[in-house]
Amino acid sequence: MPHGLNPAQHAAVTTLSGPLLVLAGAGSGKTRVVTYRIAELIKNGTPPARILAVTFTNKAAAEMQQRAAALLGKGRKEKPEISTFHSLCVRILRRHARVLGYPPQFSIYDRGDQESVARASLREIKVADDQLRPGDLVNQISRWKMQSVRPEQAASLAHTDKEHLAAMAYRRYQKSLKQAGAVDFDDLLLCTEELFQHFADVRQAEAGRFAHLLVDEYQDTNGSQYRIVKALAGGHRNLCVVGDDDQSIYGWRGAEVSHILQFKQDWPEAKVVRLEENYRSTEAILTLANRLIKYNKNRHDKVLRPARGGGEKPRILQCQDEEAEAKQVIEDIRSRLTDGTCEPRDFAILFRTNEQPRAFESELRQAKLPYVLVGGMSFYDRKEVRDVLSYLKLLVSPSDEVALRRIINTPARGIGQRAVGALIDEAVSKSKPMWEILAHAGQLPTMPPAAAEAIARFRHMLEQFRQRLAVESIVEVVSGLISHLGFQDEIARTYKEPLEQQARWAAIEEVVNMLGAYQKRNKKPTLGGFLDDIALGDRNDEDDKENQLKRNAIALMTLHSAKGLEFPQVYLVGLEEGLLPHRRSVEIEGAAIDEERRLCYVGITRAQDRLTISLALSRLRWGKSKPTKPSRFLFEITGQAETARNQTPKPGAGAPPKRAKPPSTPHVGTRQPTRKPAAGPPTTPPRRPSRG
DNA sequence: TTAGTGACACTTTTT
DNA sequence: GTGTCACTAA
Repeated sequence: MPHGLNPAQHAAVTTLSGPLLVLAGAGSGKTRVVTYRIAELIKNGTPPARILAVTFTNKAAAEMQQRAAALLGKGRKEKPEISTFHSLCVRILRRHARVLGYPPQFSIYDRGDQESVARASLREIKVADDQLRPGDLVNQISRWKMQSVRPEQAASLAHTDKEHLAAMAYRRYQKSLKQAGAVDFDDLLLCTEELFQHFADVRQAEAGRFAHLLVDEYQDTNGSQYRIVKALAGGHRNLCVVGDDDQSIYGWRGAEVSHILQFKQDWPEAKVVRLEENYRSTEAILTLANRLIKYNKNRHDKVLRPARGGGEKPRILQCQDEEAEAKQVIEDIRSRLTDGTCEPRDFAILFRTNEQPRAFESELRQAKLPYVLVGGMSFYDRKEVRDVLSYLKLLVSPSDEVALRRIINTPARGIGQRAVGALIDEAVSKSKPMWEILAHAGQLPTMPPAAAEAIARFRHMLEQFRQRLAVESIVEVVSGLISHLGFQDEIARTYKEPLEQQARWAAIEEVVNMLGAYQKRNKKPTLGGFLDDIALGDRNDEDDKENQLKRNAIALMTLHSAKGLEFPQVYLVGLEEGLLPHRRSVEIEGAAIDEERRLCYVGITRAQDRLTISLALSRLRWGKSKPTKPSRFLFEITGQAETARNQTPKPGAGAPPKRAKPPSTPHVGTRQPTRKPAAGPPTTPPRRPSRG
């Protein structure tokens, strides 16, 4: 038995053929089991390239790759294929895009691109922002796609006014995407599913590449993913899925826990292994976690058994406002660091929403502590980065309309609103991609002559660079393009602050650096490949690893990004009603709250040695301080839920009648940093830590 | 007609 | 803090 696995883990590692369901609780050594299993398969003669492991996030994939490589030794040429669902689908679709009517170099639209298309679609059908916001439309479309609802079917499923509008917009949206030769993230799955469904030969070819399939975080699979897994594993039936229904936190993306609960029905001969021993957290932390998750009704009743007894009792920090919260948390970390028992990388600050880290970041900067903000895609959301990337997208895929519209006049080159309007009108009426209209823009009656010339120059310029791509290296072409466009001057002109200029130009240079790194590590680098990696967040290059994982820094991330990770010292911040649980879930009630509870559970179970929970008594919203209510989860984990229920008046279906409050008293008088609040949970005194 | 400035509202979670 | 809209100067 390898390396001291317990009997359940051993069974999971050595059951090598046929379907296998591993119900793995938090901290039960799941990742270890999975990598050992891959090693075991190879030891038993399976060629590594015949093994496919699918994960949900890039982080999980990267970690699994790393662990597998460490276990198998470096010298191996052949590696098991370990990737996320989405990158797997991209690779499949790039091979077969034509049969679905897409160009092989199709663009992948991210959230920002999706919203652009959504905005344009809504404008076309004359829907105002206050009737249906582009962001909400994107969410609704995503929900439909997760349920494999086609644009034509959406109308019949719509109930509310908003849904009807969304159904109309969905048609336009999908038409625009198709015309732009682009797919969104949901399409990646949907198209793969469709491909397998309609083209049996393709399915067989793709499924036949692998003899073993492994799916991590199976509780998070949505309908499409579920069917793709079935299609891939249906032949050999060597399917191992690993998951935990208590950690299902992607219901809002169409994930269905039923997939993991019904596994035995789909694969009747399946073996089931339960990993219920928790090696990660101390007993004190697990007690809290178990107490919380019990409040969820629809779940497999199970209790994680702690392997590490005792432990420091989790503390609850109650702070005046978000600034005080950040200050106290950082001060706590700082004192831990100076006494020499911990390193920065031992700490994680976990939060619900992406607006929360701001206060913590500024405190960390002031304290001069190293930190990494994980996941906040901020770099790729920078205006200049998106601009540069749009040029690259347009070089690869001329039909990419979102990219074209973004940069047709950036930097300004005399193609104004009127000119663009004329192009769009022509494109719509001829239903041709806008790129094709550019060629004869001068002949359009409503086209201003000056703009027509600018368009001709613009088109010619891009054609030139596209041709250079065939003979020169991608870094050369892109550097040439950036200097030709005069981005540096443009930045100097538009931003006054020298520091800001530097930062913005540095971002553009960083894109070129990343391109260089990509070119270096790939045998046949292409611009399209680079863009795929970026779109999928699949940048597992050395640079990134060194910057992010190896660097000894405090980690800041959302609860969603924290899944699958562990840290000795965890700070779970912002436990307030409206934040965790989030107000959008509070409005829906029911299942949404259960998911928030699981989210909280995931946060708690990330902690190995020490857990600190914090909340602010007031929080800035729209620049004004507003009082907050402690999260219901706090009452639940401290065993005060019943008391709380009696104390909080329940004013029917979600009416916040607190309008009467004068907006003039934002400062709260008394300080009571670590004392029990009127209706709040108690602060628990620290106990002597005892290591397992 | 286009470029530049200022006011405005918007902020769940992710591939 | 950022993208969009409306307004003004060229």
